Amino acid sequence: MSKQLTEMLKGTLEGIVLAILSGRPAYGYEITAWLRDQGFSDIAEGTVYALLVRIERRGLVDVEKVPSEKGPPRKVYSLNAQGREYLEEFWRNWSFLAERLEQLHEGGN
Amino acid sequence: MSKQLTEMLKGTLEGIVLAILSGRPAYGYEITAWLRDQGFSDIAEGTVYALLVRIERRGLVDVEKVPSEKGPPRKVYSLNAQGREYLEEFWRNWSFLAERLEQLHEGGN
DNA sequence: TCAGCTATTTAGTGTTGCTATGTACTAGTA
DNA sequence: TACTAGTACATAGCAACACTAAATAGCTGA
Repeated sequence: MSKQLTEMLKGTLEGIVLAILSGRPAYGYEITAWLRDQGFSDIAEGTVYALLVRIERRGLVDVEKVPSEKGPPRKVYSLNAQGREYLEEFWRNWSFLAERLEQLHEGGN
Repeated sequence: MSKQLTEMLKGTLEGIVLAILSGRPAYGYEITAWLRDQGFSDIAEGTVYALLVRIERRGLVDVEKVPSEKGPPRKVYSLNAQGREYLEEFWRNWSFLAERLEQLHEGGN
């Protein structure tokens, strides 16, 4: 992962994961695979798990342990009411930032 | 500043400042004032100065000391060739990230 | 038995923006 | 003179975050 993108991910990766969970419950390994699929090619396994622990500790998600046929049990996360609220705030902040940057990008050429 | 936005600024603030400098040379106090004007209301004075020191150390900008009529001399920064290259890379990374997030935002409703 | 995939955890590191404070120069004013 | 306020920059210490690296654990097929 380029260093720039790594720094940009701070704060936004959390929003990305919450947005994924707003669509459907998911577990860490699955989320990591999906992110890699989407072009976040070198996303670190540990990064996602640490993030999941954080948002759980903050009460943004509910967790359920579900047995897997292919390995150790999965920890399936789903967004709860508080998480949904937090996600909305994230979108507001993101939109604000994206607008400012778009202006700069257009003006810059 | 909301905690979310603070985290999002990590990595992007650098791009924002470089983008400003790509338009015209500027000094720290001026940049801070402009940011506040643009809605980054609580941006910390020290944050911008530290950032400027960093991008100078990395050779992305040239610096010139210019006397001010109203206070101590200004350090005027201007983007150099290396900085322009770095800024282009920033825009590529930003576009990548923004696209992914836009998809998530649309799909999420 | 052992390699390989699935699945999670965690200690340690570097980078970043923020807090808080200090310094320095000028002009206005009481 | 002494003070206040605006302009302008610098920096030590902190918290949060993504990454590195390595470990653990369950299952399957050769």
